[in-house]
Formats: sequence, structure tokens, C-alpha cells
Amino acid sequence: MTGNTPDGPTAPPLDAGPRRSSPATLEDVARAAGVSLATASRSLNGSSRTVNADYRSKVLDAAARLNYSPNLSAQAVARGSTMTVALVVADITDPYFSSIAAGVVAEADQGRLIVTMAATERDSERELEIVRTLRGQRPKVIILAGSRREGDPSQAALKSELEDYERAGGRVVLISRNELGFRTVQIDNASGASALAASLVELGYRRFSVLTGNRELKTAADRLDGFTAELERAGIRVEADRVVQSAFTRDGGYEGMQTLIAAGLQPNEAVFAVNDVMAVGALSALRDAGLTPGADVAVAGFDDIPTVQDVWPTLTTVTVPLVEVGRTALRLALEDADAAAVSAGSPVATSVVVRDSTPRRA
Amino acid sequence: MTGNTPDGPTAPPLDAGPRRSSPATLEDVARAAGVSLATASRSLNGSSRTVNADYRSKVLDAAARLNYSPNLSAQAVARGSTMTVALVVADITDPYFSSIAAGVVAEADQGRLIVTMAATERDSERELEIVRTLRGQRPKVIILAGSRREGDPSQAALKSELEDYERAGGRVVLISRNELGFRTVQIDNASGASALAASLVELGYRRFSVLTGNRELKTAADRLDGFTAELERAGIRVEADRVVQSAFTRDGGYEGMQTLIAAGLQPNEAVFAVNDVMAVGALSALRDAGLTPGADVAVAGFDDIPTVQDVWPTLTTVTVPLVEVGRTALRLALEDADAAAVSAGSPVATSVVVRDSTPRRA
DNA sequence: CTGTTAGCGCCTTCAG
DNA sequence: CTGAAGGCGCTAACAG
Repeated sequence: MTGNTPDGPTAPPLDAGPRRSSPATLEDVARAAGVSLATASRSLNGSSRTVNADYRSKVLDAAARLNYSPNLSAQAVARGSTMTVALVVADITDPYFSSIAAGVVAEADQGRLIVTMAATERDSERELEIVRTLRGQRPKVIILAGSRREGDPSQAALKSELEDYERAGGRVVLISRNELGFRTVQIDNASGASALAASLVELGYRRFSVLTGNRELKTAADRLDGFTAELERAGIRVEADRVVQSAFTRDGGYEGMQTLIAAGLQPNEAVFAVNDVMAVGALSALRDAGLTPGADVAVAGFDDIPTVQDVWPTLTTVTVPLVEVGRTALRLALEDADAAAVSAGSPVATSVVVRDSTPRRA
Repeated sequence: MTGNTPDGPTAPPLDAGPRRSSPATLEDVARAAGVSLATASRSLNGSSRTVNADYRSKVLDAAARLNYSPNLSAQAVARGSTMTVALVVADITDPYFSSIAAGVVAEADQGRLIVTMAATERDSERELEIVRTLRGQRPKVIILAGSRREGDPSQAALKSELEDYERAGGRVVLISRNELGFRTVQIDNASGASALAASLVELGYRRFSVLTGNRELKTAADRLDGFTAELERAGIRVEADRVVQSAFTRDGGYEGMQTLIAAGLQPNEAVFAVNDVMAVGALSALRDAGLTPGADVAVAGFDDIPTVQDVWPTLTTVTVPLVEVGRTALRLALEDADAAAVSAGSPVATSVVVRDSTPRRA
């Protein structure tokens, strides 16, 4: 039980090395360069003011020699603003969110911004709490991915929290649906779902079910509505008992499909899962029930996450440029009000991709 | 071209609201509570010192009333240290990394830590650059997921950069393989691959190929070595031309399998892809070539990312508790040297899961 | 226990 | 163009 290391030859020297050499400060650099603090600051960090080229290079030298790196916290305090963008998602392992995150991160480092990340685990109270603690960071931007819930009591609190934040100069961007009155990267869920419905009808399907996830999620509701609206236009009604609610996750899709199967599948039926992870779960449920997805029952999803091209059958879905959505969100946040008013107007383009999970019916 | 908003009734009021009400400062709180700055600080933020209960509650009241939120940057400057943990991954959309990230994030908010994220895009020069700019944040912890490259020239620079960082009081944790002499969450890639090989042999396979990704990646190399070593123990040699290199990604797996197919598949062959995303790509390549994975050729992967249970056939693989690895990484970083020496010693447990992609051979 | 007072590292007027 | 000085929000000795 003593502190000796119990492992092999590659054990790291956890406690080696000299003690605490703190990073060089601007003052160190200034002194080393023989100039004042102000001059050092001006030549190192982007000041609009010009500095004698001589001094300037002396400072740059000294900085390099001392391996100087400006303390961002100190800069933030002095400047009164940070270079941080805070991203809050429901679940990082969900490809929907990780794709968006990738976009945000990619765009961020083109602007020397730092992105911090938090996960709500799909709990809107946690989301509120997260946004509250986020304030401490004084981020320049807050991006909220993942959709709001219908009639959620914490929504009002969230909204006012975000409004306070904007009033203090911050910028919030929502992804998916413009519900709270902030800038948002709109995804036209309803019309995407409508287009999908139209495609399925064209392929010869006449009987439909939908795995609608949590119907209180506005995204889910919009997709369901768009889908059924188009079907009605085509004279097709989807029975109330063929719309099943479950979690907005892979397992939710799996379970939803199980209840559909238990209720009895219809001949030539197509089931629309309101997102791809659910659809993928649904495929597995079919298989585990001894059915062949595609042949026995068609399945379609929404989002076009990367994995749907590797499941079998490959999944028919509605493409959403998720990574681009992430980039756009950050860009939108950084624009000034006028430009943002314009760009926030048009939803990102979606399109349906027909793959093997919805073969044409004779 | 004017600034009017070109969209529907739900257009957000992008420029509404009163101007710039900055957040309350500690001083505001102190004044409102009628106490000194110091007292306010002591009762609000975790000081070891005690404060008169009366004053204390006055301060708490005032803080609540003013909706006070401590400025973390200012705290960082004053305290000389941040609450930030920086996570650098290769690619956020890769389930391997997003699972780890989820673990880090989950663990972080149990400790009121903030996690920032950056992506190297699998470019080790970018990784070095990222670590360098990370210094500005003065993070308490840097976690590097994604493995080093054999003989990479920037490795030395990275190492010394990280050493400087530790010398300044920071803590670095590596994931996967202990190569640079820092704390690391070890994943026993070699023995996991050996166990997998043993299982496959037991299932009746005698001919093998491996999709080895980028062989310069130590993780890939270790898995390859462990796999072939076990086979040799069983008296089986894998021909040099049956080990194909390609990218360490889904597409790499796809392409690798294509070249394997082109070179001619062997009867009852099993191909080991050194990670799951590659294996999944390989499955698709087989299918696109008109073959049936599992029946025509067995496939196995490594990592046990979530999606491998939803592909068909479900994938035989080596389970790595990725989310837990993320949590462990952060925990390890926060431990003191003695404790860390102990925990860093033992690799996380892996185990092989046999699924449908490697049916038993007669 | 409380308040005063230096800083922390950096930026930014403001005089020279 | 340069340097001195004040300030950003907060913490931590240091006296009372």
C-alpha cells in the first residue's frame, strides 16, 4: 500500500522534473526587450496602433525566446470580453450532435476562438442549469443545439436567461427551430418530411407508420406534421395507432418498432422514423424479430448521419448538412445584426436520398 | 439589399432590447449587501474562512437579487489557475472520440470544470499547433486522445511542449498508449487483439487478412502485432500481402477491403480491421462487391463503438469502455502523483464480443 | 471575523 | 511613437 509504482518498465515518471516554472508574462517580455509594457502589448497583440519596427521585432524576439504565450484569462479581464464560444448539445455521442460540434469547432479555429462544450443529457432542467453556469465564462457566443420541448416549464426561464445574456452583449444561436426569438439556423423539418413522404408515395407506398420519438420535441413534432400533411394531400391517412412515441434515441427507435411489430405490420408498409438514429434502431428491431427490413417493411429516417450508409439496407433519409449547420451557426453568431437578419431567414437546404431501405413497390 | 428581414412572421428581433446591461460584479454585490469586497468574496466563493452567518446570508441575498455570476476569467487571473480541461481529439465525428469526449464532459461537470475542445484532423503538426495555442488558456488539464505516430518529427516538439506545460503546473493525460512519458489511460491494444485472434481461431478460422490502417499509428501497430503474434502462437502466419494499409477511417476500411477483394479472397477467410469504423467500411465494401459479409468472409473490428450493433451482420469486436476511458482520463489527471502512479499502471479492461460477422466455421 | 490593500496579467487611455 | 498609470473583476495576505 505504499506509493511505489506497481507496474512495468514503461511507467511514467509521474513526479519527476523541476518545480513550477511559471510561464513568461508580458512584463518579462517587455523587460527582456528593453521596452515598456505598453509597447510590448501593442506589438504582440493586435492593437490598431503602430509600433516602431525596431522595437516591434525586439519584442517579437524576446517573446519567442521566452516562449511567451498571452494569458487569455487576463486578456479577457482587461478587454472585458472573451474569445469563447459555448456549445451545448444533448448528447455528444449522438452523430447528429457530434457532426454539428465538428462544424462549430472547425469554424471556431478559423477565428481563433475557443469552444467549450456541455451536455444536457436531454434534460431541459439541466440545460437551464448549464446555461446559467455558462455565464461565468462570459462566452462571446452560446450555441444551443437540440430542440426545445413543447410546453416545457423551464423554457420561459431559459429564454429570459438567454435574453439577459444577449443584453450583456452575448450572442445566442439556436439550431433547428426558431422558437425562442433568437438567431437560429433553421432546418426545415416540416418540408423535408413532406418531401420524403412524397418520395415514398411515388415509390408506391400507401400504408405508413411513424416512430415519432418524443412528440413534445418540436423537431419531432414538425417532422411528423410535415410527413402526415403531405400524405393527406395524397389522400392517405396514417392511423393514430400507427404513430408511436418513444425516446428520440436509437433505443427509442428499437422499442418503437417493437410495439409496431407487436401491433401487427401491414403489407407493404413504410415506417418513417423521425431521425436516423431511431431508424437504425428500428432496423435492428426488425431483424431481431426475424424480419427483413426493406423487403418486409420499408424504413426511412431523417438527418443523413454518416452511419446510415453502412447499415443494411442502406437507409433512405432526408439529408441535413450537419457539419455545415455547425459552421453556419457560429458564422451567424458573429455577424452583425443586419447581416444576421438576412442569413437567419433562409433554412438550410435539405433533400431526400432514396436508398435500399425503401425499394420501389410494384 | 437593405437590412429588412426577408422572411416570415417568426423572424427574430435581431436588434431589439435595451443596450448593454453588463453583469453584476462582486463589488456590486458587496455594496448592495453593505459589506466589504472581501467579505462578499469569502461568502460567495469557496474560501476556507468562515463568515458571520448574518453577513453571509445578506451577501447571498444580494447576489441572488443581482443575478450575480462570478467572472471565471477574473477568478483565474486572481487565483493563478483555471478550471479548464482541454480535450484534443482527431475527429469529433468519429464515434471513438465522441465517446471519449462524452466521458470527459460527464466527469468534468461533476467537478465544476469546463471542457474546451479542439480537433487535429489527424494531422500531427496541427496537433502540435493546437497544444501550443492551448497554453494561452492555461488549462488545468490537457487530455490527448488519438495516438502518436511512429517516427513523427513533430513528436519531440510535442513532448517538450507538454513537458513545459507540466512544469508550469499543468497535467497531461494521454489516452491509449504510454509513449511520451505522461500519465496515460492505457488500452491494452496488443492483448485485446491477441484475445480476438484466439477467439477467431477457436471459431474455426485459419486464414486471415488485416486492414491495418495507418501502420505508423502506434495504436494500429500494436493491434496488428498482438493479432499476428497470437496467430503465430497457433501456428498460423498471415501473409505480408494480406496486411493492407489505408486510412484509419471508415473510408480507409472500405478501400482496404476493396484491395483485399481485388487481390482475391481466400475460402473461409477472416479479416481483422484494427478499428470498428474501418470494419464497418469493410462490410460495406464487401456488400458493394456483391459479397455477403459473415457468410462469404468474416470481419472483426476493435473498440465496440455503438453502431456496430446496428450494422448487419453485427460486428465481432473487442470491447473498449470508451466513455469510461474518458472519465478515467480526467480522474487520472486530477489525482496526485502517488495515486496516479498506481492508477496509471493498469490498462482498462477489454474483452472480445463475438457477434454475427464471424460465424463458426464447420 | 471583517475590511483594507496589494496584487494577478494584460489593455488602454493619457500625457510626453 | 512611447511610456506611465489606472483599471478590469477577483483573491489573498495583512492588519484591525
